[in-house]
Amino acid sequence: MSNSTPATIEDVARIAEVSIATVSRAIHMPEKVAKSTRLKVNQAIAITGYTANAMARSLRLGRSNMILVVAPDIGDPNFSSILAGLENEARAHGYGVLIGHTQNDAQRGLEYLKFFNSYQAAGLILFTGILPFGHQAATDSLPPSVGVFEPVFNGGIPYVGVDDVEGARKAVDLLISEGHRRIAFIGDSNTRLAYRRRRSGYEAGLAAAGIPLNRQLILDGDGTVESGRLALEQFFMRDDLPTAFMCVNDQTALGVSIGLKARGYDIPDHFSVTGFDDVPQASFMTPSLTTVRQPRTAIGKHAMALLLDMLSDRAASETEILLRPDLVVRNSVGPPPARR
Amino acid sequence: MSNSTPATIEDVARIAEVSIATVSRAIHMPEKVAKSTRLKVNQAIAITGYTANAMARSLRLGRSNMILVVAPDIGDPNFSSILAGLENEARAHGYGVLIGHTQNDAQRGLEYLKFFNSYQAAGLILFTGILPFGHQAATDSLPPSVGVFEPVFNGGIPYVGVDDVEGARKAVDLLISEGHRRIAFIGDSNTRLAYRRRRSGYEAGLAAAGIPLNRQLILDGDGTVESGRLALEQFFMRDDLPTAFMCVNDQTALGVSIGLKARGYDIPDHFSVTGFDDVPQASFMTPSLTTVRQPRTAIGKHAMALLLDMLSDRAASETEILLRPDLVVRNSVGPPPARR
DNA sequence: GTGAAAGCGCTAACAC
DNA sequence: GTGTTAGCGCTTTCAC
Repeated sequence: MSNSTPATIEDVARIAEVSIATVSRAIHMPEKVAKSTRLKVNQAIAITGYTANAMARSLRLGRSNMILVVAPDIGDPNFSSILAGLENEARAHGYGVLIGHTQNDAQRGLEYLKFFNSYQAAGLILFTGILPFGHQAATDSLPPSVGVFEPVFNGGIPYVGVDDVEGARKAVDLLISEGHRRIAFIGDSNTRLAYRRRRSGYEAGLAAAGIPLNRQLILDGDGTVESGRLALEQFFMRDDLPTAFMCVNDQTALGVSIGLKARGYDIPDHFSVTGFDDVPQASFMTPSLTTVRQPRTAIGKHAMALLLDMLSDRAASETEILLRPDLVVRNSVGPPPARR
Repeated sequence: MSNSTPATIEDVARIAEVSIATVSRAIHMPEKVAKSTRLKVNQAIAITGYTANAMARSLRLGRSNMILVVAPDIGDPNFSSILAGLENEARAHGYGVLIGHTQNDAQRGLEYLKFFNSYQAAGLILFTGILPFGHQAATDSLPPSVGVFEPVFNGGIPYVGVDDVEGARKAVDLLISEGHRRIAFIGDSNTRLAYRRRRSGYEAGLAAAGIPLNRQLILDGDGTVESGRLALEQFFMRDDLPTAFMCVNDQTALGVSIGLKARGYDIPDHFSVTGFDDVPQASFMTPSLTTVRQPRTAIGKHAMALLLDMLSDRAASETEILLRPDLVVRNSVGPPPARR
């Protein structure tokens, strides 16, 4: 069965007593082959355990069945589930998933382009807000690509992710409904589209409730735990506190929570905190974090499906697929303290 | 530069005014090519932006430069850093990393063998305690493979991981030095080699301190948060409590901590808890978890290096590389309460 | 409905 | 030191 060298199409042809062309046809265009022949071929395939050599096939076809997934940070808590979604969908269609890990190093961009070329990957999944290849690539013709999780900043690349605006909106709305009016937004950013959208949701919620926007309450952040902690410190230095911290993501919320606890405050008695993403760890924080869930596996699945669609150019499809975010209400939000 | 179709070796040859054989040689055995020729070739490569077509190369060579990483669960908090280590090392040697995700589904085993065959992957990294392929594969000849993170149960496959025995030993020793004598071990398992080893370390530590082994204190578990919670419940039902819970991994420790907190106990005032792995979340738990650190990136790096060594059969190398575990002392361990 | 044969891009004999 | 050529396994005309 599984000998030293895998069976080739010739082995199959010999056993089935047909030509290799017929074997190929029996596999890829069964309707063009006589039923009896097809049977013989299938038997021979079963006997030999034949699997087409993907290299030879790709070489001949001029395109491979591998998708390159480029991510700046494999360790991102959001990455793995999305990858799982991508991988499953790809596999189901006979594609393999190759991992490219840029480590947030712009330098490695070109290297990746080469890598991509050498493998003739059929397409690209970009798990990153910006194109990982040098500037020239932006204008240049890019292979079929789809962004996931975060819209791609510098290019008209189709994108699959959660509806950030709506998600953020749900979070502020909850806070407002609990009675908060001084709600901080932590994690503003000029370069990260997803964060900008979340801020839009925040502002929309405020506006809808007739709460005037207070710029003092909006602080920058890059989505790290540290950035949350830092932002919190700024508030305390200013001595101008909100009653709730709406954070751009769970990591930031974690940083804020840690800082708050370190100063002896209780969540949600003294301050309310919300996150975004619902990373696995959110439910285990103390208190467990109220946040917005990203349908990660679904995002991966849809993104890969979209890419695969593009490859078989069944129409260019949508340019942006926004999945519905769900608010996950846990224990980090409560009414504001009556008076401080 | 980057046209619609990538440059081939022929394009380079034409521009350099040499034959394609010379181009190939200039790339792979530069010393066999005249200096002046080499120069011309390199220039032509630069001009065309040529990158060898990996498919064609692999097809010709009969082996690919892709490594298949098989993992039961991409979401394992240990997975991403190990993957990063694997990926970097592979990339550095011109190999790509392909992800295979079994979802803990034994059924998918065969499917993976096929996948593997079709890609003619050069080797396998197994992030799983058991061979993912059907039983027959065990006896059958397997491609060059290396296990990471957890020794492979049913096959003499080289393994790179942390020294579980020593790691566990460090954890018990700490507990003992704090004065604990009734130390539970949570997460025993017959099928998971890593867990068995950790238990050995636990027993060795007890023995060294002259503490008799109490079987009642050893509970099974599969390393999930739930298993930790469950084990804890058993103790409370029996009303036969230890003063410290040494958990087989951080997830289990998390389950135990949650259970303890839910019952109103304080860690480490009432009970001490230790984990194993030092997953990212361990430092953010309340209290932060004392645990044993896995050098994950290093494990990935070494495993890939070992596999690559095997591929270029520079000797079969060691059969097991055990990295040194470090004890990370945080806040979940203290002396046992004087009397309960 | 089936077979013969060309050729995808590359490497490695083998000539010279 | 360099060129010619066979052939890796496959798909796809083009004949029949």
